[in-house]
Amino acid sequence: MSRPIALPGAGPGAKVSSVDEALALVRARGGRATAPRRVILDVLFSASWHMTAEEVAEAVQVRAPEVNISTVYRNLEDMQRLGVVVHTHLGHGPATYQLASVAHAHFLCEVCGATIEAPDDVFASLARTVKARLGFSIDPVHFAMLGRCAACRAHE
Amino acid sequence: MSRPIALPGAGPGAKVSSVDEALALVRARGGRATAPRRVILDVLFSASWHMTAEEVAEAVQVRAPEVNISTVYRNLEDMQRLGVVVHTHLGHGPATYQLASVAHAHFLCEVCGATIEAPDDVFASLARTVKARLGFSIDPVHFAMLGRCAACRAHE
DNA sequence: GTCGCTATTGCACTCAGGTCGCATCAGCGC
DNA sequence: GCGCTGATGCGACCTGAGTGCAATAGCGAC
Repeated sequence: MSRPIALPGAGPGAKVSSVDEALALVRARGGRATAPRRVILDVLFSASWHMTAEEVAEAVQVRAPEVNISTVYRNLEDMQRLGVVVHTHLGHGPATYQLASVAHAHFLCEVCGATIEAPDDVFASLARTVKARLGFSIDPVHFAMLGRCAACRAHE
Repeated sequence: MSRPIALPGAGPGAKVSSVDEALALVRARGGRATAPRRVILDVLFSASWHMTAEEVAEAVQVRAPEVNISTVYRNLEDMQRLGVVVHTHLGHGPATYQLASVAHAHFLCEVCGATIEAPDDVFASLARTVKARLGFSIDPVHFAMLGRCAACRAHE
């Protein structure tokens, strides 16, 4: 399952705000500041929207055509262990990646596919209820909540 | 994407409580009551827990070895269109299927993998908030909400 | 500056879950 | 019991993701 771990987990709270900071974190953990890693981080930091691993790979190859997709997958996983990025499942289809520092929950319309970013506080009450009643601490960021958007409900 | 539709959607509310009822619904929609269909429905109705498509196929082949896995997939999809079953994503890994009549939301522990069935009412307040603020109507059944269970939180 | 250890990479391959095309089979309305 | 056509079985295929391994290249030590 897991290859020799070059970059031990940093746990939550290791959020960084620039490529150089992320690279410094990588080196502090015994990793190396390689060209592919820098390009991948560049792409992640300049992304204005969630990208699938494939889209990241595509964007990376525009800047550095020699970087392989498996390198992208491996580094995305490394960056996750470091707490720099998180992946999110927006319904079916491939997972998307975003910087941990801007992570937030999503609502996804099952009809039209529209993605709505959830304000941070809408899950607060659910989180309290669930923790009190089930002892369960929710992480609404990892999987989107599906449903129907206002427009699609109006059509029905 | 879609093959010729033999069984047009029945929409929500077409929940049935027996194999024969489901088969009658199939026939009422112009479908045929075939042997594979009956076996698949049998398995679904006798399942006491969520099953992946592969598990359904396995259970089907115990009873009728000649039924192909792609037939299982196709029928699972048909039954969904009819509103007889729903599929649920419990975190990563394959989707699981359950009867629509017993569908409910889930909390899944990211650490130990424990699945907790959500009482129907815990999402009520979130549903109201989201509908009021975003016009979005949530469907908490389709994707499990991830997080950490009480036991795993205690360990940390 | 350069040496050498070893983390990282590129490549080719594998894997799982799921879908599709098509010839054949078999419900079921007549 | 005929025949139309929906359903099935089979195998190929697809997408997203992960792995094994030899070659490459950071970077700490000297």
